[in-house]
Amino acid sequence: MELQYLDALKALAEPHRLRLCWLLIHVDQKVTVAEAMDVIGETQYNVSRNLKMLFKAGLLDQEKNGKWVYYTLAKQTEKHWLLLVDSVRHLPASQFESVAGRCKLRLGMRVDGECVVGPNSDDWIKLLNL
Amino acid sequence: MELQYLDALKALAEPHRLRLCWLLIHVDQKVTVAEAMDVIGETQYNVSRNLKMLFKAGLLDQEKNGKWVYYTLAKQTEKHWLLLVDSVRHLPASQFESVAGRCKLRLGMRVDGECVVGPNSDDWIKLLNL
DNA sequence: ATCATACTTGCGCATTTATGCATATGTAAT
DNA sequence: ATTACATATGCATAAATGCGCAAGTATGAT
Repeated sequence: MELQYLDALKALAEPHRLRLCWLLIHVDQKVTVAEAMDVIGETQYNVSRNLKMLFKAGLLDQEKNGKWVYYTLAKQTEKHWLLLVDSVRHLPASQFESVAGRCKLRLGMRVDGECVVGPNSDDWIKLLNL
Repeated sequence: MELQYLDALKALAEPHRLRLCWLLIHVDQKVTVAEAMDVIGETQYNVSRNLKMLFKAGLLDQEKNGKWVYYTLAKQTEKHWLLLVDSVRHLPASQFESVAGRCKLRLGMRVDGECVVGPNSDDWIKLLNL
């Protein structure tokens, strides 16, 4: 009975994961665990676990590249999935203001579009405190 | 942080409640606890509790009428809510086939559009076994 | 080979959630 | 008033969930 869809709802029903999914939807780009961690400001294992849950639920795609793991928004084809993702997309951005800004900042640290600096780096902390 | 929306996701993330919500969306009519109970085939207290949760989550409206309590699909105005409800609406009907049929049957027992027979009645059992 | 780094995962604990049972509330009929 | 009936709810229990910690895997650099 639409087990995967139920998993997606369950995954989204948790504030941290909803934030993560919102982020992936709005950034429209691949994002590493380290980057998500810096942007969201949570522990590594939680970000890792939550991203993985969103992936297993069919909301994100996963792509491993060396020691980095990139997550992107999964492309949906079925209507109810598209609508579900759209629903999250249209959440009032006000709730996530800082998230979008911080993400832009963090992605600015990339080189040739790839993530090259790990989580909680000094460079990131400095960038944050400007 | 969008607490109500999170409640809605949580409410929908449970199979019985997802079924109930799907029912209310597709029947496009007010439905009593007794009717929902007969249609879904669960215990009274669970149907009562689950409908109430969907109501508290902002997905359903409640209207008490004598000893009957009617629930209807709540009218949404915000985009992310509309999309969320639409997502449930577009779930493959195949999953819920029997539900729709049974509901039509059960609503056929109404008089002047009002529910007049309680849960698990002999009449309902007979109607089911035709 | 060794080490640092990005990410993952098993375990234990605290909290939440679903469910059955029994009982309570509220309303209508007699 | 008493009874019948539709719905709600407190309580106990079992299962699921979130999270911190510590240890694990895997990859790249030296």
